[in-house]
Amino acid sequence: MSIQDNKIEAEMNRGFLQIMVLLALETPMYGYMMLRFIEEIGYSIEENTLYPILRRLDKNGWLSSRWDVEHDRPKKYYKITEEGKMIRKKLLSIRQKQDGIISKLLKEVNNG
Amino acid sequence: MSIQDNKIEAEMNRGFLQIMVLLALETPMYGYMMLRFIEEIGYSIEENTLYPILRRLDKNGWLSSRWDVEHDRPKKYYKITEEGKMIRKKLLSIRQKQDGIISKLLKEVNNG
DNA sequence: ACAAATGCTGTATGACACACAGTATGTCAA
DNA sequence: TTGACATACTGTGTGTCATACAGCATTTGT
Repeated sequence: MSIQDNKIEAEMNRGFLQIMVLLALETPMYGYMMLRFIEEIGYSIEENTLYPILRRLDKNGWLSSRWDVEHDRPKKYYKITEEGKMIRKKLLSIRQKQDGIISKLLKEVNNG
Repeated sequence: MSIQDNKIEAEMNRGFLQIMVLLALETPMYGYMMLRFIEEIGYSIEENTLYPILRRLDKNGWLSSRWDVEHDRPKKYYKITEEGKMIRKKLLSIRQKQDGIISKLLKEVNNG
């Protein structure tokens, strides 16, 4: 992957990553677990990228977190909050609206 | 629209706006014309937002531009370049992949 | 015993959406 | 005829977020 590609992907990830995290955390997970989960469902995200998002969404009140210190190494479990669900809904509706615009424009490009 | 909503929309716009502009400029347009065009097809974008995008994509070589000084006030017409079309394709494919992830996760949320 | 995987934290950096300020012409109604 | 509003741009902030980079500690596999 070229540097340019990387930059483009980073830009395209904005907004999307939040939606993905907010959807995934319907089931409680800790960071490292999520990384593997995301790979499983066919996407890919860096440790560098995921941890700051979790912290930020937690700080926003869109996620709640608790430390599990009873098994193994300490793990920080996150799950979506009610506020997070409202935000998720909003984000999804914006995304849907955008998809509508894209398909409208795409039709014109293909028929032009 | 609250300040919070505004911030969220701005974030969701990232990546999307480039796609929209690159699709719209299959037909040459100048900035102000595009603003009205975008409203027509059901989206909304600020002058503040569109002009810098056009400049940036132009600078990247994804758009080409020429001044029309023959009619009325000077207008800067933009259209997509071949490189722009390649980028557009890439952006669309990333977007599509993301949409796939979202619908996969959404299914689990709704069935859970 | 040593590498690799696991599981996190904190701080820096760069790109982009958007804000704000500015410039100038054209149109239309009071 | 003047003043508001639409048209049509430019230039330079600012804040947020994805990602980079550095660090720390435990566990597992060989």
